[in-house]
Amino acid sequence: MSGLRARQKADRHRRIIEAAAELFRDAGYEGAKIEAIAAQAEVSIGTIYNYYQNKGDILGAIVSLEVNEVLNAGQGVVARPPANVGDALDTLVGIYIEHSLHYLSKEMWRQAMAISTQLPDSPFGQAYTALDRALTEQIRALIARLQALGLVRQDIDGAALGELIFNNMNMMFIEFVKRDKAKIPELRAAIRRQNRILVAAIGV
Amino acid sequence: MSGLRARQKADRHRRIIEAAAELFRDAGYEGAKIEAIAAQAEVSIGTIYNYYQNKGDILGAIVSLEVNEVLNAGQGVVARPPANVGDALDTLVGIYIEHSLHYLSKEMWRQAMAISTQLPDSPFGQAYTALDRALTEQIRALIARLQALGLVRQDIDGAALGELIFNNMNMMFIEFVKRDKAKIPELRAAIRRQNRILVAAIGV
DNA sequence: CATAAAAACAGAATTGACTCAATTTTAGAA
DNA sequence: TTCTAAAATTGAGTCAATTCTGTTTTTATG
Repeated sequence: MSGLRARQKADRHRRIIEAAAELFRDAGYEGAKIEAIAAQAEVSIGTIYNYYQNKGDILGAIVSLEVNEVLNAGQGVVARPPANVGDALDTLVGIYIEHSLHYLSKEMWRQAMAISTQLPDSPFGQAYTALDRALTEQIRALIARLQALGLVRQDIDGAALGELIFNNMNMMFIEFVKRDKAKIPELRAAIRRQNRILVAAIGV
Repeated sequence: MSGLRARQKADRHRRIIEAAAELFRDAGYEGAKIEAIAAQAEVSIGTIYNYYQNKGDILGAIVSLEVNEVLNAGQGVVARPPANVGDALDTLVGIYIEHSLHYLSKEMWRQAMAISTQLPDSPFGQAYTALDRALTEQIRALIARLQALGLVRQDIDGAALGELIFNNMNMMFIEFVKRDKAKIPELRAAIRRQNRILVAAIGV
């Protein structure tokens, strides 16, 4: 039936997210006051807190949009990986990293990561953990695919390897967003260098 | 000369840290109000902010104490590592992890990690990054030691390997402190399983 | 031993995230 | 259409970190 109430709800959600995204971008996370987001979205402060438990959850909603796009883009690589283990990993990692600053600034990433460790049980904290797991799972899927193609040894512990690759990449990404001067090409090169050790170990 | 001013300063630093450590432990980080820390340390609120830029820096000072102890303990392993690559890594990782909850609760770790990503340029943010680097460096030193002992192949990229091992361990530790139910033995077992892939690749 | 400059202290005032009791709006039954 | 309960909205009020400004203490100097 999609009653009036449901429509208004969706509309307000959208307005809040759009207002927050704009203000986070322009004024930074701390600089974007809830009062300003409320004004921009044309709702009251109380309404924002009716939709989101706290300021972090608003950012969380934006981060989720971004990461889900990345996961989607990654599927293509898993389905048709380059016929070389090193390139396959590099391509997937590349998609994650190149996409990452599309909608989110480094400052927004820093805040998002901080909140997810600070409040792991908040809605966003849990969502963020789930996203990390999904990314790990996708890397694991790529490895399984490469095993099926005969490019990776069968006796490799795919689960542990997927975690290892994701954890390393994620930690490198964290350090990357912590330094405003850090550049994407250097980040990718460093990860490639680290993965080279693994590639040598697991290739057929 | 050690004037009165310098002595008072050191004394106040100590009192603030002791008061904060006690209150963080008993009431948690959020629960420990600056006002209460000030009262307990017998200084005013303004004085606390004269010594530390913000609440996070007070926690930071406590974390630094802990990590420096860990680094010290690790030196012994680097100097005389077990004569087996897997055991050597496991011993060093074990020291880090077993020590970690000595003075700091999981909640305090969560806060510390969050602050270090949120404010990478604050005094604590920079100190935390330096501590991470020191730990990475220590793992790298262990690998160099194992290479010298002929237990690890000479052609291995020790720098990249050290980063890989540290980043993975650190990420696992982050996930560990995010889940109150997570237990140390499971964490160590998971890291051992991940490192097994590397050990197989780098052993002579 | 006075005294002025510098450093440190104190705590009231500010600020901004979040709460909550009162009010308004919507859905749907009569 | 009218009425009522449930759902949603509102914004003034609360709370705690941080800032700010005047005061006090320490040091250096003649």
